[in-house]
Amino acid sequence: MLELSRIRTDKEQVIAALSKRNINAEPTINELLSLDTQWRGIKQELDRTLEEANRIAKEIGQCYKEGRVGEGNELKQQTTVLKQQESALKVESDALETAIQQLLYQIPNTPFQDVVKGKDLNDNQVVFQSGTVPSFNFQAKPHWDLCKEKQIIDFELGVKVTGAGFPFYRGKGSKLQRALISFFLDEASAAGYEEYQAPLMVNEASGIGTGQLPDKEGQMYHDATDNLYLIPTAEVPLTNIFRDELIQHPEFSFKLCGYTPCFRREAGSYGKDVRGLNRLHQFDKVEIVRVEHPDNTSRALEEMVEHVKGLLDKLELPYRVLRLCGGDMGFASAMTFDFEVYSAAQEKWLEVSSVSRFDTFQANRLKLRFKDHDKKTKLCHTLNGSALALPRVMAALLENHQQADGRVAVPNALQAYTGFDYI
RNA sequence: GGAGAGGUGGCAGAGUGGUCGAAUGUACCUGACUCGAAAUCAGGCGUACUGUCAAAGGUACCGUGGGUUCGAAUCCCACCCUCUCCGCCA
Repeated sequence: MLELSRIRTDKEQVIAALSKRNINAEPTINELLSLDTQWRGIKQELDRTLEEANRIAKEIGQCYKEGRVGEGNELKQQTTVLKQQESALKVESDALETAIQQLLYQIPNTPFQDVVKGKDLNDNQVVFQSGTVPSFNFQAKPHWDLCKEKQIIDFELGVKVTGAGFPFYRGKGSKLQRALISFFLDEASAAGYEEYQAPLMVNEASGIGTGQLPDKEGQMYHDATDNLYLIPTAEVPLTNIFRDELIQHPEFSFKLCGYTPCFRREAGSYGKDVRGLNRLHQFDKVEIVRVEHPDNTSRALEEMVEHVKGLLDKLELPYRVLRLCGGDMGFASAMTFDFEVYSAAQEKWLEVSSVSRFDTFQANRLKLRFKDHDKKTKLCHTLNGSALALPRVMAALLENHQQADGRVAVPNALQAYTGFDYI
């Protein structure tokens, strides 16, 4: 959520920044500011009425205390009118506040200065590319065939027991999953991220804090009995650790990581790119989360990008890094780098990580603030990234490291974790 | 699931209808003392909104939402959450 005060003071700058997302925010902003002006008028009137009522109430108390009962009763008469005014103004004020809030929820984050204007994924810029795309002198198999052949992931069994998008991992497939999780966590720890095991269900307040609610309600699995939500990413519990926090000093830097399964209903995304591991309702991911002083955000983002690069290098996968254009960025993001791994058999790029800075957008909703050097209370900056999401990494490993003899080679960095060299 | 206790400022913890945005302690900031530190002493110190060039000032906030009252942290109702004990159970 953008700060209203900023929209008020930097209206043109906000509109210009939002235009990079290929949207024209001007009508919404104008409506917002008009409502805001109305609200402030009402608020002042309401405050004056309340002040008057408070003053009289005190006087009445004083009268009774000093035995001037008649005077007190007289004053009581006056409050009747004030109370009517007060409740009328309150209704008006509440309605305006709600309307303002709803408009604010609709406005996405303003892109950071480095972000280029663009419409969709075709306008994303490749800022880095690494590794070589393997060329096979045999017919490369897609991962769903390899999985079936080697009996390492069973999609049909998942359908039987739960439903589509909930596969079973078996044998070496299961061990490879475990290896990847440990590898990612160890790498994150080595980079200074503290490891957390987070709850897999969160309450409503947390859903609102990180922006899943109310906007994307239908994307989360919801337990109505206890009103809890299955997390779509570890970002939700990890970031909500900081909800309603006021950090007392300007020197802070929080780096956390966590492995969790992620649950996504993926409502409305049927039919496209859902084959095999490409899109699941339950998948595993190691997430890195940072909370930073605004001065450190750019450096932190750079570090996170380098961290993810290191992971893909060690997994010996060909990948590229995209800086997303305004139109392709997520709602809350100020700048996003996507990591895509080339899938040799599917002959396409698969997104395996997304690293973003949110600046104050999330912190505003979370009420996550700190005391700066100038003693003023300011909003923190938040960042997060996947490091990494497992299924597509798994798919890419299988497809890119398959050999003519039918075996799949396990990258060196993983062998200590898996205990085997080939699948 | 049953019974009980409780939710107040960064933390701890008083406060049962007006003088309470709230004692006290602690933490923190400033100053004095000191070569310096500790200790001590004096002063300051919640959050949000509004207001303003900046202020002053004003309003709201004592788990949440209602209610009673001229006036609510305090009384009433509903809900949420936490803790303890019992039961069940990994």
